[in-house]
Amino acid sequence: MAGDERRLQILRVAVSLFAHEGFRGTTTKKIAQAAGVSEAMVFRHFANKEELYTAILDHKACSGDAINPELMVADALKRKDDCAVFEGLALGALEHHERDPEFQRLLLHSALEGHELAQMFFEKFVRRVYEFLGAYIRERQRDGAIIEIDPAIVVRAFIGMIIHHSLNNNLWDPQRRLLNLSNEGAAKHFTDILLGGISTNREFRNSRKERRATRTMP
Amino acid sequence: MAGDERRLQILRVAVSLFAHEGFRGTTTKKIAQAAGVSEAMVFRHFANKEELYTAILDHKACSGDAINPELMVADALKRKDDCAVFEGLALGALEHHERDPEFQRLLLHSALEGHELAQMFFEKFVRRVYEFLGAYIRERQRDGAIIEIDPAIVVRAFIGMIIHHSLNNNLWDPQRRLLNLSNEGAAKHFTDILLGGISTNREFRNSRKERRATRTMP
DNA sequence: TCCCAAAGTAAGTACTTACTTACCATTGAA
DNA sequence: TTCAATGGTAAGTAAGTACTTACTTTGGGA
Repeated sequence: MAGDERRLQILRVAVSLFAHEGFRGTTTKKIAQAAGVSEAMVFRHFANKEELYTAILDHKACSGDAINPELMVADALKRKDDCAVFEGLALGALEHHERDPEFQRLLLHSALEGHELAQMFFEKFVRRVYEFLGAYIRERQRDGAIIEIDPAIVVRAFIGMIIHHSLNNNLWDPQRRLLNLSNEGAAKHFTDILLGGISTNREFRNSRKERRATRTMP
Repeated sequence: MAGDERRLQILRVAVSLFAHEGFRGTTTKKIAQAAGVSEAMVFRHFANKEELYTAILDHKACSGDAINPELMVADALKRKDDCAVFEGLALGALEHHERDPEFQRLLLHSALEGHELAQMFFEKFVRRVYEFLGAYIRERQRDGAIIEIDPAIVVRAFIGMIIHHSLNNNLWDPQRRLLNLSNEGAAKHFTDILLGGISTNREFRNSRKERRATRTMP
């Protein structure tokens, strides 16, 4: 097997091990066994365990999986369709977490272990979401569409519902005994609750139903 | 030092070590050093590392810290004061997490490591919250005060806001750079958002303001 | 005063861990 | 054919790791 291939293979194998057992719980021996090579091969491709770990985090955070939430709902933002903005963001996050549950585990492990990745992710991703979504909320407040409230509180409440729901599905209740909901359903309901709580428009819920009804009409 | 004292001291020292470094990251040597005794003393009080871990979890889950959320808002439940019910629960949880941040870390570690404590906690505490709060929501739906929606979704959304906020404060952003909010403020705003999103009463927000105004008047 | 159970330890044991060294095998260009 | 680069390994090493053993100290009751 070519060098690059093997490197990537080891990396992929290590991802799931680190995600499930954490940094300390994953031994280089286990990684080598799972990759079907000797331990020495692991250390040929990665100087040490720490480098392997950071390579994984870089790979996860920077490669294809990196999502730009702003782009994901670009046209909804232009149309100022609050419902589509929040629902789109929620659905994007939920689908991402469902498709790649290891990422959430990896992130949690690194946060608990105090690894710099956690802070990096926070700084590069979370902060940006707060800024961009906060700016949109401020804009809609100027429009008179959203009540006066610190936008950061709204962002926290919304992200809270989504992340906590993903965490339930991936970590606490994978059998979905407490709540079994499609991603679309979750995105829709969470958005409804949030917008119902922050919209000035008291007819919000009705207008949404109408919109939905006309939309689904052929 | 008497046996029971020492046992409790080792346990307490181990709590914070396990909370910060996880099960695998905490060595029995470190525990002994932190407690100021020899390693053999640790193994005199606890048969092995695993037993020490479960003793901690029992101690945390079963002893004084165990909260009964139902009792906490008993009178609000009788008065059917939705606002007081949700705000009371939120404040209780937020205060508990602030007072004892190690518990959340311990729980997360054990969930990630797949320890049975996590499932026990889920079964004994989380499930009960869903049942009791879900029942209250259903009751208020029959009263016509809350819109038709699966109560479990409401519970998930609400718990999501609270837990995620605590997690931010304890784990991701202890400096509160993104959002600096008192527990009271957080409980109030999250409750407002939720109730605004699920109440049938469109004057909810106004009626609340009046209530608040009269309440604070001397 | 003596005694003995409980509190406490130093120095192990058997095993695991991250990481290294010295070596083999295939391959493709010179 | 040769030879050097590349992919690969077996067998280490030193520093942990959980846990044990054999021993010493101490304080309060008979």
